[in-house]
Amino acid sequence: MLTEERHRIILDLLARKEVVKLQELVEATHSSESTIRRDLTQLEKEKKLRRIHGGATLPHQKREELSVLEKSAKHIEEKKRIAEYAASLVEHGDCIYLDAGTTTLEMIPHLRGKDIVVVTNGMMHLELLLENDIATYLLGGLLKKKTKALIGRGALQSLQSYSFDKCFIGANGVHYEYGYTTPDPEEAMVKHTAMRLAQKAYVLADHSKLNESAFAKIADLHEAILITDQLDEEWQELYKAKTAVEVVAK
Amino acid sequence: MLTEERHRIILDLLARKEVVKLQELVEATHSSESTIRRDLTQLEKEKKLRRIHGGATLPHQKREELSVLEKSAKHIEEKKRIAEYAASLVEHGDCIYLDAGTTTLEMIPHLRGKDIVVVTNGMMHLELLLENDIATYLLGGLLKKKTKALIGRGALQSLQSYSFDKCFIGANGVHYEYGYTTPDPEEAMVKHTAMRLAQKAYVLADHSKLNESAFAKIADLHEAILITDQLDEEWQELYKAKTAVEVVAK
DNA sequence: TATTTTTGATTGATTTTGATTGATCTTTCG
DNA sequence: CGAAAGATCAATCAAAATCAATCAAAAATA
Repeated sequence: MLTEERHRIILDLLARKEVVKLQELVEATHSSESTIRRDLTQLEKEKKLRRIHGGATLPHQKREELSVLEKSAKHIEEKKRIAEYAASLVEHGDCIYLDAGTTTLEMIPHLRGKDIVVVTNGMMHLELLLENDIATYLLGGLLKKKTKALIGRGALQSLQSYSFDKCFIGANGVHYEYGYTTPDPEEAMVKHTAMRLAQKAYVLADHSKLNESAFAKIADLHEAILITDQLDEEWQELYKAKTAVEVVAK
Repeated sequence: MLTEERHRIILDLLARKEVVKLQELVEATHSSESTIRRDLTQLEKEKKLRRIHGGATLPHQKREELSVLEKSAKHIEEKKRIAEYAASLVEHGDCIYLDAGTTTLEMIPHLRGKDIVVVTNGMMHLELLLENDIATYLLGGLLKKKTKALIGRGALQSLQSYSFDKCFIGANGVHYEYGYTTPDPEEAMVKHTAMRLAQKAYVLADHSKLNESAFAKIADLHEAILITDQLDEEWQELYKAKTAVEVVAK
């Protein structure tokens, strides 16, 4: 078997399993241990993977990239600031859920290079996630034509089999009394389920969504941490009494 | 053999296999090692391929496009005929599974206007299905970058909750002894599960796939009806003894 | 026929490979 | 906890595979 061929098999297996044992690679490629070791050494030099005792794993993030991104992010609108901050909460090794929606979409470029797994129901997110070399799982279910989000029983069911370190949800309305809301009941159901399955849930909403409410309730305020760009003095107490609020300053 | 001819064979093999050994090329062209080496050197200068120790591979840039696009250009006429016939088997009210793959992709335009529900694991199929106003469910799971198919445990699990009237599967190899095969074991697993969940299973394969076998077995011949464009006399009995075969004439 | 181009065989140099060694890391169990 | 056992490791080496360079024969061309 040719070197190139082996390398492809190794990276392919890695993309799929996150970690591979050296023995598995030996079997998969029908090569000797020595050869695989050499392959791993070389691929590590190329930053394609990271060696660990007994095998290899996907490379971990490179912090430098963030500084570059920050610069380009200076004059962007509120959503991008929120998205960037939200992305900074994602840590090495996290498994996160990304809700369909434009704000969460903005998070993706900032996730590049992080060694994470993303589960999403947003079709629009897919392309971008793959471009940024992020291991991506997609929910099943009925594809909603207008928003290209996956919803319904099928989506809920695929969702149940995961559990997340963090989840990031978009909402059309955030109200101190009615909680987080969105126009579509089925989407609301998916969002709520994702929140329940996550250790930490974040709702991303710019200030125009505050004190608004849409038709279908996603969850109560206290069920998620709210990330927004601006919260007027007069409301601070009201919201902070119910949940943690992160305000992303300019 | 003419130089041009050899070059065509080399690039042809490359497009199909991504990586070829020098020895394979020697056999395929009945030329000497030296000649093939010279060919490779020249083709590399023309950026048509990249030489590696022991053979050659596709240049990095072209690899992604080729993985799906060029492959689809092969036997396109045959595939279309097969696809059109397969689509004609779909009846009003059916719930069908469409496997990821270029042949099944061709079925979609012919499904327009039929009142059906489609479940698929092919990301490429989505856009086209929606354009043709077909109710579409998508499997969950890990998105395989190269073929844009959903695979893995997540895909299998979403699959289990459906049942189909018919399913249409693509295969890279069809062999009277080894059955239906495909290069990726995880994809094979998804294909097989879909077949089991369907009342009637069809495998779509143009004649270039016959008597070939790939790494991972999908199913035995008898587990699905084979639809192809050409089956030589000499093989007819062998195949027809094992399963129903539909040959789509020109 | 003479000239140029292409081919296949041969050479020694280079690269890759698998086995082996003793060193280092993990796990197990007293 | 700490020592022994078991894995895994990097380094090394000889065998095997592959390579580039060369040259004469064969084929194509003038």
